[in-house]
Amino acid sequence: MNIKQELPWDNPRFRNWVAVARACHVLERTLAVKLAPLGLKPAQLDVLMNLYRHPGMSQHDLARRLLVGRSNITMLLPQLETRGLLRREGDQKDKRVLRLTLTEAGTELLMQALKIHMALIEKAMSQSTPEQCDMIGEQMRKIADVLKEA
Amino acid sequence: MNIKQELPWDNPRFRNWVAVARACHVLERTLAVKLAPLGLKPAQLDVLMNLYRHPGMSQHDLARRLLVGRSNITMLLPQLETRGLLRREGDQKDKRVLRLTLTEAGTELLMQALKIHMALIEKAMSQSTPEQCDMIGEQMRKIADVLKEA
DNA sequence: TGTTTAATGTTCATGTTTGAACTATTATGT
DNA sequence: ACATAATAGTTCAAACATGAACATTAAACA
Repeated sequence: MNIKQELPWDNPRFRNWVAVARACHVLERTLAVKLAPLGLKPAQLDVLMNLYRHPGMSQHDLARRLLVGRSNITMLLPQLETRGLLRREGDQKDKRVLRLTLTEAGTELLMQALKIHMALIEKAMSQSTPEQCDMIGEQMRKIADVLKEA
Repeated sequence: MNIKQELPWDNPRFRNWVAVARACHVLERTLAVKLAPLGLKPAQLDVLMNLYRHPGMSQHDLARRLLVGRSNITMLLPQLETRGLLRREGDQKDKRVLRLTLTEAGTELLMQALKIHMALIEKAMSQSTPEQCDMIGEQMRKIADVLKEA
């Protein structure tokens, strides 16, 4: 089968992507730890961030943005709603959809969480020059695009 | 509180890191789908890959490499051992540790999985020039290093 | 209109991940 | 040697994610 010849670890693309995945993983874990004092998990922060930027989103839209199943959202939201961080209100025109918006408290907590998140990312990305940083972002957006069609 | 002034989304580092996280997430999900026919999940592939490169690893070492708890490994391995993909053998000198090695079947399956994984990564990273690709890998390794000390 | 198809959100069963307690073994320090 | 610490792996319960089946509502179209 001549396995050795094509070992992925000899391939720069492979090795470099492994590094990307690793960095993501480490940052995610670190974020989880730093966010714990706020009683927030990374997944919940993602929800708050998306609602802040797109108020009135439906649960379905949110699920698609988070690359996650709809049922996941259903299970995730009650915790946040009970804590008074967001509101779910039925759409007038389409009685199937629930529109999501942050409350004052939700926005407030988000801002605290963002400080933490931002500090972490600063620490991580300050390793790169602004040009490198932009290039990385650009390539990554291309990757996400190209894979979504796969 | 003057929130608007420092919104993270205006910060290139933030936006670019979000793109990194997104690309990782998309690739991981895609990999899970493409790996399904082999009856493998990404986490299991990670195990096989690490055992291939570091035969005789202990479970603890494996856990640290995968950035995961030890109990996770304990739960993960029996599935793979039962399928005959790896062996767990007690260390002679230290009776606490179990040494892990791939079987023939495990190596065989790994090679099939790697073809799939490799193809995906090729597709993703072929968006970048070799120089860009290497630069990305280099920055990401720096990030992982800097965060592990945090 | 009435029927069929699609979309939204929920439920539920299943599988995964996690961290804290636990056992067994080895290292350290007196 | 003995007591104490630390380490490797396991167990278990709780948290979490997932996808299929379902109910309700809307859209397509005959």
